[in-house]
Amino acid sequence: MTTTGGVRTFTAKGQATRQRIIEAASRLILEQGLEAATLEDIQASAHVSASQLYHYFSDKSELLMAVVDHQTEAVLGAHRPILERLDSFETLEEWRDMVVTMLEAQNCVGGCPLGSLASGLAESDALARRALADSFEQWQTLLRDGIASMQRRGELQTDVDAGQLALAVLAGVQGGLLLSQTRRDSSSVRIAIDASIAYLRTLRP
Amino acid sequence: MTTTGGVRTFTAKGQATRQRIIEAASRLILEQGLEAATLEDIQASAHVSASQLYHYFSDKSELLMAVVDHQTEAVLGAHRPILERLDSFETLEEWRDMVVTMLEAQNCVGGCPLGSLASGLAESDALARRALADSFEQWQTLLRDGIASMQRRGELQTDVDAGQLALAVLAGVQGGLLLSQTRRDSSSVRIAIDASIAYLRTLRP
DNA sequence: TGCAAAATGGAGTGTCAACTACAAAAAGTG
DNA sequence: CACTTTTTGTAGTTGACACTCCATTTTGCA
Repeated sequence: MTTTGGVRTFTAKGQATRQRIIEAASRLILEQGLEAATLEDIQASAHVSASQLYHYFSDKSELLMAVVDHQTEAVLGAHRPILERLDSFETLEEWRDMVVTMLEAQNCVGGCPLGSLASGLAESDALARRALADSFEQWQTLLRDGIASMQRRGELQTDVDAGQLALAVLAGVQGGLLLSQTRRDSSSVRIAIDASIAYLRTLRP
Repeated sequence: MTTTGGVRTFTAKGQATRQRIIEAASRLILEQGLEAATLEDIQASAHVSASQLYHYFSDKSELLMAVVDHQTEAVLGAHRPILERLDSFETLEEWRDMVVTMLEAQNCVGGCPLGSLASGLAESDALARRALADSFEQWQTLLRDGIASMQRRGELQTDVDAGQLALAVLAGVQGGLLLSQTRRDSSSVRIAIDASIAYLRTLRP
């Protein structure tokens, strides 16, 4: 075993296998919930044996951390392109449509990957909780920067705290996704985001 | 065993024991999460033996349904008194303070009892998911009626759908509680609710 | 007061899921 | 081409946790 800076190195094939495990775990956890997705399920779904799983992850919690990182990148990766160019109400509505469309693509199952992980791990895995707090922080920052752009462009008043607005919008999305997941109906998250947008519209100069 | 309408009857002592089990289960699940709270933990915490637990509940999922019902009553029971007299922004702020105070009382651990249960059970227990959807529905109705009262009193425009406003407020609370739980800091939920209130203020006639 | 039902104690059992041991195959590397 | 490391397969083991059995005590009630 060679190490570089304390981090294990894998061959290209190894990294692919590791990635396959993470993706299978992420999908199963989203679709069935944290407890229902067993390592055996994940092994079967990723087409790997137990020895492979433990070759790439020391234990379940380490795999879970990798899942948290993976889903963080998946979610932020989906939102970043659109939020980075956010500077108008039009783009804000595009973003709302993207959130709704993504949820509908999974039939409202799983809700928000980060929200579900946060809720399921917050009280049992302090490391994961902190990592997810960081994920939400990044998400909020993306929103804040977009809102600040809207302020700079004269679409919004400048005397309101963009960070607080971003937090409120993020909370609305998370709550809306949870309600939509529970009700199996995407209209909750749509209405929640629409309310956030309507609020922002009242803050035009 | 005597039954009344297909429902088991218990003596007063029996009902007390059953209640003790439900309350212990509710507390442990809130504090440690769904998976971490085992039946053994619950037995120890409620000071009952395994035979007692299975005397009152046929299996774990039945206990979980009882927990869902119990937490629904606990949450709605806390919100109902204040939401039933909601007809002004002053009362709305009282309600916000109550939500924040309740979360701080548990040091942000567990977040919203209903939100946590919904997130943890939605993909693994269809019955529980439906029950929780119903709980949210009731909660939303309480908010809607309060908002409608504000409209009738002339505190809010009457051309906005009270039900949609209630849904948006509920989503903000749920998302705010999740963020506060993850960050271990009640400011998220406070800011989220404040944003909802600020939005409603823009809807004054 | 006697008898049936309810409540409880305590000591199990079975299963399943996380995790391990060990060896063989594959693949990089000098 | 040797030979070291990585990757993978197979067949376990272990422990925890949901759930059960049966006896005993307690309680309700006719």
